[in-house]
Amino acid sequence: MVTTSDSSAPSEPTLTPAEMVERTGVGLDTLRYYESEGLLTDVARAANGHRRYRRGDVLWVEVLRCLRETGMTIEQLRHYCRLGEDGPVTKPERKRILLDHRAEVERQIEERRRALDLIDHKLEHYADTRAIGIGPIPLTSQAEARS
Amino acid sequence: MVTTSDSSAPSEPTLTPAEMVERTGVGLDTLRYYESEGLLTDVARAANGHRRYRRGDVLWVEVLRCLRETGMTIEQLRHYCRLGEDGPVTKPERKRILLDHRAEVERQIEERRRALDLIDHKLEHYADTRAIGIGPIPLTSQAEARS
DNA sequence: CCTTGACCTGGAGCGCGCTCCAGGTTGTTC
DNA sequence: GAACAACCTGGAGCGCGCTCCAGGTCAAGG
Repeated sequence: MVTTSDSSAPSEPTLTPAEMVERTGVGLDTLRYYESEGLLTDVARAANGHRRYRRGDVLWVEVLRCLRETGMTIEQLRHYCRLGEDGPVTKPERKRILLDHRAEVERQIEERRRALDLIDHKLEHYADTRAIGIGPIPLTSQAEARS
Repeated sequence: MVTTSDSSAPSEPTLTPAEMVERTGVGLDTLRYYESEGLLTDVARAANGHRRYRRGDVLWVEVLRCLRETGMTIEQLRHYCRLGEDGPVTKPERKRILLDHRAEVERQIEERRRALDLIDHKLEHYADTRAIGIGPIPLTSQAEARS
């Protein structure tokens, strides 16, 4: 099946569920789950009831994934989406949410930078270790992994 | 209770479970869970069977938290710990694990940098929005949140 | 007509990482 | 000696974010 558009009208080209999965890398079940949770609304339907995803859906799902991967919960995303449906009056709150999450992501970056430092510190302990281990008899055992 | 050391011998000062929780910020149940999963071994005991955490335990738990917060699973941590107990012969593998996780953390940082870009891009859409929303009649609704 | 395949719905199940709970022991305090 | 606090153990429960499944519809192909 290569059908991407449905009606004869020169409307927007759409994607079948399978195509959507391929484009976004997000599983079918997850797409439906997002929709059921109100994170993805107004998905078009073909005459037979099958979903038809529009270009905007693709972009939006990418945003959803991005926010999810940086720790925003389904609950928070739902809240943000609801605000979007309530019109421009909610703009300030939506802006606030984005700013808050932005700060959270920066916190995460900083946390990870510290993790890198810690890992590098531990790696010094293995600095002289070659690809294949040539060592004497096991000694401390406990202190081993802890450096 | 201020008892931190137990025996009269000038051994190492230790922490009670409550003190450990305060020092590390890790909950009591979680500490016991880590121990039960083999992430924290050879925790000392007082005569009455109560745990006594040593200085090394504090440091190690901080390492555990750092690795956990950057996505290393309990399973992977358990594996790493087991290797530590098997002595120096496992050094190369442990080094490999750290290097792999280091790469993973860098990937996460890059992912979050892209998230910042995306958030900033969406924030441009709210650039003119003041603390309290003053907008006209709701329009697009759908396109609202999606920018 | 029958099969196949893509999709539908509603709901159950799952893996992870804790987190909580019941029931018990020990040690201190009044 | 009664009450209380801090801890013990083994095991159950939970919240999240999916992920899977049963049973059904519809359209195209052989």
